Parts: sequence; structure tokens; C-alpha cells
Amino acid sequence: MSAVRKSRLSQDEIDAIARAVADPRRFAILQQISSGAVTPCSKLNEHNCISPATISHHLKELQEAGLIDIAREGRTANLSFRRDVWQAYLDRLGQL
Amino acid sequence: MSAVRKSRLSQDEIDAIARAVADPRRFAILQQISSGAVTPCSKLNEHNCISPATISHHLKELQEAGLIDIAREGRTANLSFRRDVWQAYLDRLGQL
DNA sequence: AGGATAATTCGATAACCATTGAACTAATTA
DNA sequence: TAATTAGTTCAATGGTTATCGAATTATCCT
Repeated sequence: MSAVRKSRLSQDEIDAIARAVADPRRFAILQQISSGAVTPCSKLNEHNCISPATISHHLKELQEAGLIDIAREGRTANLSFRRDVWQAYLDRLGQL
Repeated sequence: MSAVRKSRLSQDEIDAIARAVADPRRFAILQQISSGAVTPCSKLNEHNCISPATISHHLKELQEAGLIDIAREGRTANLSFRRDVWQAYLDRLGQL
């Protein structure tokens, strides 16, 4: 499999990512996805303390920020971490 | 000069920093401070497009997140970037 | 077909927060 | 002392957004 590289991020992309990870719950979700342990959305809700609607909302935000890919397969959604985008974000933050 | 090191950040500290840099204007301010070019608050307002009250508010947020130090000297405030905290934040983000 | 499961969309609500004018404190200067 | 300057605090406002129930779509299973 290839990997779409992301070398530089625009300021708007930076802002979107920063905003996306600013929410603690969203950051936790991103962590879970990045660990590769989970694939389907339902596994993100460990203890039923968050509604499916909210999860769906957060996933959409993460996707629109470019941090994850969502690939539907049957009735489940495969979530994958865009490590290249994340790295590009870190590179940018490292400049200051 | 010594440097107070910051090795690890709690989850609350991570959340606070993420929230602090999520605001574009605050991130821009942090960038300016990190560049070392500016010291007094007034220099942050390049084109008078932001009120003193708002600047003061953002600086307080950055300070409470641990990202900057504010040292009053006479009637001006000396702003300095906590590079150690920033690095600790980057280290944490780099884990995923 | 009918029922269960996975996830999304919609609408409403409540909380959060960036922004500012005005009033204020403290320090410098005339 | 009076005036000016740097910055803060307060209270109000408007916009954003996290959250969820309910309804919906699509898929899988019997």
C-alpha cells in the first residue's frame, strides 16, 4: 500500500487540526484510533458513556480536519489514522 | 540563566495547552512571543485590530496553560516563551 | 419479509468562550 | 499634583459547539 504524503499544511489546516484536538474527548478518540487497536466506531464507546450521535459527530470533525480516514465497509466504518498529516502538524508546531 | 525543565505533562495540562493553541489568534500571539522579537504586550497589537482587553485575556490563557511567563516590570509586562513546556507538549503529541 | 445492528442526520438545548467598552490600578512623566 | 501610559478586571453580548433523543438509512441475519 502506498501512503499519501502530506508535506506542508496551510494555516487553515493547522487551525482546523488544532481545533479538532482541543476537545479532550476527541483527542482521546484520536489516540485510540492511532493505536490501531480499534477499527469500528462502536468500539470507541467503551462504557456507553457517550452516545453514537456524539461519536459520529467527533469522527466527522476529525475527518474534516484531515486526521483520519473513514472507509465504510458494509455496515461498519473503518477508521484509520493519517499519520502523515499528524507528522506534518508536529513539524509545524516544532517550528516555534 | 537556568531553565526550569518540564518533563511530563498531566492529561489536564495537555488539554489546557491544546485548548490554548486552538484559537488562531492565540496561536499567532504565541508564535510572536516564541520568536523572541516582542517583549511588551503593546507590540503584539500590530495594527490596532484587537483591543487591549482581548490581548490581556489571551495572555492570561496562555499563561494559565503554562506556555508563557509574564513578568511585570514597571508598567510593562515581559513575556517569555516556555520552550520546555512546549517541547513536553510536542513529545506527548509525538507519542501517537 | 421482518428484526437486529451500525452508523448518520436533524433539531434543540445548554454550556462555553472570544470580544469589547468602560472602569480601574499602577507606574512614569511633566 | 495632574496627565499619560500599560495593562487588568468586569459585565455583557454574540457566536460557536458539544451533547443527545429521535428519526433515518443501510446492511446483515434468520
